[in-house]
Amino acid sequence: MKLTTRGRYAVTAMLDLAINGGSRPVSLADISGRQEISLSYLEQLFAKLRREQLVTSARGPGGGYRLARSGADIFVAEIIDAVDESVDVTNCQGKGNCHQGETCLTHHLWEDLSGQIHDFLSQISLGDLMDGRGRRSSQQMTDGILQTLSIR
Amino acid sequence: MKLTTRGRYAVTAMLDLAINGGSRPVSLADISGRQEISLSYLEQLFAKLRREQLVTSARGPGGGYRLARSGADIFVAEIIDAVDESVDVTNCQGKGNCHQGETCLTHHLWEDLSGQIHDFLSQISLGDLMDGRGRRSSQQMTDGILQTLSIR
DNA sequence: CTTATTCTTGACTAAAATAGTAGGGAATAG
DNA sequence: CTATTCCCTACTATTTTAGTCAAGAATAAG
Repeated sequence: MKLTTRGRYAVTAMLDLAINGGSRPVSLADISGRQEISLSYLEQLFAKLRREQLVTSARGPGGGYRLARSGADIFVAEIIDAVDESVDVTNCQGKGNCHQGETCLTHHLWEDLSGQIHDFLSQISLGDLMDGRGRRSSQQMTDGILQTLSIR
Repeated sequence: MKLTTRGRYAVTAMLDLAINGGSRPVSLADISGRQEISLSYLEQLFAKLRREQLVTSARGPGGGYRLARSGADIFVAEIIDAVDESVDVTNCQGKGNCHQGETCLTHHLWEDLSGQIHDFLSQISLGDLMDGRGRRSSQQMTDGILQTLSIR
């Protein structure tokens, strides 16, 4: 998992879609206007989101995008994974330069952290963000993290 | 806090220093050789690490760098903060485009996550990594995260 | 004192990733 | 039909990261 501003754009756009998309689809032009993200850039992002089946599209006038599922069922981690297409090849794995162990030690650190972040973002849905719950649902979050940690 | 490969280089180099630096300083040339990081690049990184007082230096033959404190007392988050000099200005803060609340919602999400990562890395010292404890000290890590979460 | 070693500093270059642009299509509601 | 909107590919600009180069200052050791 890679965490860049592109992922932020995508989550913001999806959240806009979750909020403003009732029965009718939302056009990228609308999202572009509200969120101040370049239209063409949004098009690129949504091409990926559609490929990962997070949104569905409708062409023509009145067309646009809809969430493919309920906002309560779309998680931030999915969105980021969809647009960042991370391969996350660490130096250590590709090359065989772990001869003394040091490189591998840090390698594990990054792997663990990566997992940690992924778990965290896998527990927050668009629905949570809409309710403002993404903010401080301490207990729920904590429980989840506890669980993922303890099964290691 | 920003998390890039530069931070990884820095942590790896510092860990090398922790492992190979006994009584005598370790030269960057040595670290460069062992970890396959460009010498000049290391120089740039260590300039920052020195400014942040994570290492001390000694010039001349037999010179090099030492950890400024015990490895048990230098935490991964400090190292990354030292080299990445993150300002982390989110779009939302600088501009006043949070008019509808959406942007701010995601803004908080990133802030929370950022804090989460920082807390995680603030609990892992070079000493932990040397002992291989960075790997799976589930209980300790969990406790720490629990604590930081519950005081929110 | 001389010399090789090593840090110290600043400016520059190369490569990669990110962000944004342009333009031509295809579907479709009205 | 026609305007709207998605769809797709290729290109460009900007920023960040990684790495290079070169000159200089301190100092341990012979």
